[in-house]
Amino acid sequence: MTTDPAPAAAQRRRRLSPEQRERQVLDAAVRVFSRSGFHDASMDDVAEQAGVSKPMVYTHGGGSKEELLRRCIRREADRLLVPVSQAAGSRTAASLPTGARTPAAPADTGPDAEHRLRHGLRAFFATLTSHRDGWSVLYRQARAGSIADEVHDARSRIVERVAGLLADELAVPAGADPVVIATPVAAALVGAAEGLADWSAAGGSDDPDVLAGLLMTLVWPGLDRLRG
Amino acid sequence: MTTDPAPAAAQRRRRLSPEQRERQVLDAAVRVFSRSGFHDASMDDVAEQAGVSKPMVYTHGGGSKEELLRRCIRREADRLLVPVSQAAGSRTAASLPTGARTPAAPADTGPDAEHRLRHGLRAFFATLTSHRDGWSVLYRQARAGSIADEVHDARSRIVERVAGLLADELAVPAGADPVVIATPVAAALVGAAEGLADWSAAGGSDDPDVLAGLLMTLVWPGLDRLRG
Amino acid sequence: MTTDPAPAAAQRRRRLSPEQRERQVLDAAVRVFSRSGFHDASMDDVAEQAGVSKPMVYTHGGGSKEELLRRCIRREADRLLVPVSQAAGSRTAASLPTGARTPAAPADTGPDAEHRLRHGLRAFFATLTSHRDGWSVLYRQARAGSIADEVHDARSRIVERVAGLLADELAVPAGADPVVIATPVAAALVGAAEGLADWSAAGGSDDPDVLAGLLMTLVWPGLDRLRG
Amino acid sequence: MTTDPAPAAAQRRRRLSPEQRERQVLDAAVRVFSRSGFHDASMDDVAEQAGVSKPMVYTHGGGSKEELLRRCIRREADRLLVPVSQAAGSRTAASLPTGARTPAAPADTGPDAEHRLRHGLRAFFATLTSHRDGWSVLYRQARAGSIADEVHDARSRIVERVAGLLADELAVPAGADPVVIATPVAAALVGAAEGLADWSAAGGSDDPDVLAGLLMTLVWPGLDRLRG
DNA sequence: AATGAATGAGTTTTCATTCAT
DNA sequence: GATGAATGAAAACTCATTCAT
Repeated sequence: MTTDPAPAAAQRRRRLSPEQRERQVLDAAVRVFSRSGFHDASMDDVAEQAGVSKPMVYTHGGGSKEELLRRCIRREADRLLVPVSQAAGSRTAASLPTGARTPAAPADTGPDAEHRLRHGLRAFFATLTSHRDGWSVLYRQARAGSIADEVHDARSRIVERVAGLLADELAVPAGADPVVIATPVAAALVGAAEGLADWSAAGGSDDPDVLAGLLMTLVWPGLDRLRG
Repeated sequence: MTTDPAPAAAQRRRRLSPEQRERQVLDAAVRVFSRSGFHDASMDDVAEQAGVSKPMVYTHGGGSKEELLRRCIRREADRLLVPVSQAAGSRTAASLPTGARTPAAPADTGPDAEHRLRHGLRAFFATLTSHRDGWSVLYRQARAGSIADEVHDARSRIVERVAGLLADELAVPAGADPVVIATPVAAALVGAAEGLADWSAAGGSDDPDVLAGLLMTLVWPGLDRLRG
Repeated sequence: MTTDPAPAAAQRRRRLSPEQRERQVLDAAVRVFSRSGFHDASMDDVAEQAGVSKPMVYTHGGGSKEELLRRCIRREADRLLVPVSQAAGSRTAASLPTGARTPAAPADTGPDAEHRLRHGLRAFFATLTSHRDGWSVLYRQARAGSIADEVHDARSRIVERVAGLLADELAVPAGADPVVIATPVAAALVGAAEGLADWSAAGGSDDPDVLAGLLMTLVWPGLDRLRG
Repeated sequence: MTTDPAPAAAQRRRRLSPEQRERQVLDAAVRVFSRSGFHDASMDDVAEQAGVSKPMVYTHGGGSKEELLRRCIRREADRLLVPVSQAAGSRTAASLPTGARTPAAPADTGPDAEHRLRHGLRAFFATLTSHRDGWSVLYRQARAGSIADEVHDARSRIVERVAGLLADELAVPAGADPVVIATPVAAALVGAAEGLADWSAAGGSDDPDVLAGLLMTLVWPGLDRLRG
């Protein structure tokens, strides 16, 4: 019966190459981890999602749950790095199509740099929105569940409050709800603050004046322009 | 013996008011959760950290581990909201000292708004850096452990890469390492992108063009000014 | 009442005599134990049912949960013994009131003995049905809950099967459902078998022939008469 | 070593079929439950008794302690039902050997019916005495422990008292202790009363007159015959 | 005498992980 | 190579019991 004469049936669980298996397992793991979070996800879940048995997950997933997550994180982080790197490489390539670049012009010609940044961000966001699961594994423990909701709500409250403050300042088209317009700006602002807090925790300055100054330098000109 | 002259010693196993106990338990929980993450932290750990027995943690912590975390999240989020709210209220109060404000002047006079934002951010960062544990519970599942490290590393790589790109553009004082200077800017930038991604996932637009456009509007003027 | 100057207020939680307290606690315990079973009932439940604090339950209930149950069992068993004892005493008392008993007459005069037994059984059942909680504590661990239900169902199946067999034999009034009539007889029969099994386990014979013979001797004449 | 010549030793941790495992687990559970009662028995106890690990008990025992007990109850109740059912089927089969049965004779011919009942009871008791554990799970929560003893004692007192009453009435061979002879009869009588009380609680009449009447109808003729 | 507060000890249940086939 | 079966270890949660007031 192992020598099943019916090939279709025999191939139902065909032997895959190690690379294919690993990809299969990692894909399943990213999915499961992003839905349930690392701890609430069980190796059984991963195995089922991958359509293989649990020992397979161990064989092709690094041998332990932690290592499996580690590999997921690495792979997804690399994925997010691609657009950034391309933006880097594009300095001469991708941005050139726009027009004839004079070699004489310095690398940081105004419009060129702006285009490059915009282009890079666009690619970054495109990757993000098309790989929500992977992003989730990197930036959130779980996207669902009562705890994830609670965290999300808490953060939302902060963003909303900031949006409320900004709304009073921004110039909005007549008829538009200023809060609605201010919300993404607030989300970006709060996110930037979190990013700086991470930097601070990782060894950067922890002087509130310095941190606030840095953030102001980055965003104030833009915000100022958004005001009437 | 009841009139013990050394109250501190006598009170080793003292009966506390429910409010005190709840604070004691929440403080311990925030600490433990921020170090080990929700799942790796055990109720025993929380009890030990609080210096009470496990049933106390259940009695004063909401009756379940999830509810305990929920209360931590709420309390810490409220703490972070304080500086933001004060920034709001300060429009007339805190910012007035700056000078004589003519009632005729609009509320969003340029320098005033800038000062207010800077002031709010400063307070926000001050709270953040002085309550790292609370911030951690809200924004990171764990600050330590091999997984937290892996996530941190993955993010760092992204920030570093972005910093590398920015470094080529920024004007830095002679002798300074441009990458070092660009790093916090990159951290803020990446954080802002994450914030927008959250907004996108929560119902905002998921068009990369829109997202990139929003972020550019916010940060490009500032970045442009940072360039020579 | 203990010379309290403010009787009404003081009596809200008045100090009861130890005997009253004990009765209060035992009453509550019997109730709680009969509803939830010994283990599923908590001392908190007993305290709440009794309207006192938990330490009171310990003070007046014997000092431990087991001892409390033991006291419940004893009290309720004594209660069930009363009708039996009265039946015994009634040989000369309750059944004789009619007239002077001649010493010559044997104690086991036919109709007299029958009346006495019927009288005793009636009193026994009267006590049983009016003290279901107490009976429950003695004969069932719990009267409710999914497990009690399961046990009850299992027993019912046996009784029903026996009733089915008996129904084929009994003579019933025209139009009556023989199974309905046979059911209480079956219940008594199965109960008698259980009683003998208990006796057997407690040291009586365990020869099935002997056990069956004993039961046949007791019930066959009656059953035979119930057949046409 | 895979070709171990001593299979018994080699199979110490053998893989069993699910059916075998389930039986193994249920057997152990019935045993443990019958000794310690449901609540005092721990899943560890069951696992140890079965010689397997606790997860096995969960895998093959229904997934929860309650479900495990439920399965025990069902299995043991089915076991007890077998002799009853056989008694039913034996109407023509098992009782035939006795003699030449004329088809013309009605199914409920006196001696035949009596033989059938006796036969059924004998089988019932045989099952009971050879499966004390199973019977215990069904009819007693625990067979040992201080509480089980207390309940047993309380019931015994009632049976003894009844036996004392009966002893005065029964005709016994010279030299025999009437109480000893009356005890199993009393046990059956009290058991029958309990059975009727169950029937009463399950929806039957709760009129003591009716209950006493039913029981008298069943047992009085037999008792009467036991008297001189 | 009476109680609210506190705890030690134990139990059910779940998984990551590994053999034997 | 692949799997079903099996387990060791841990963690949430409860409760009988006892102080300190």
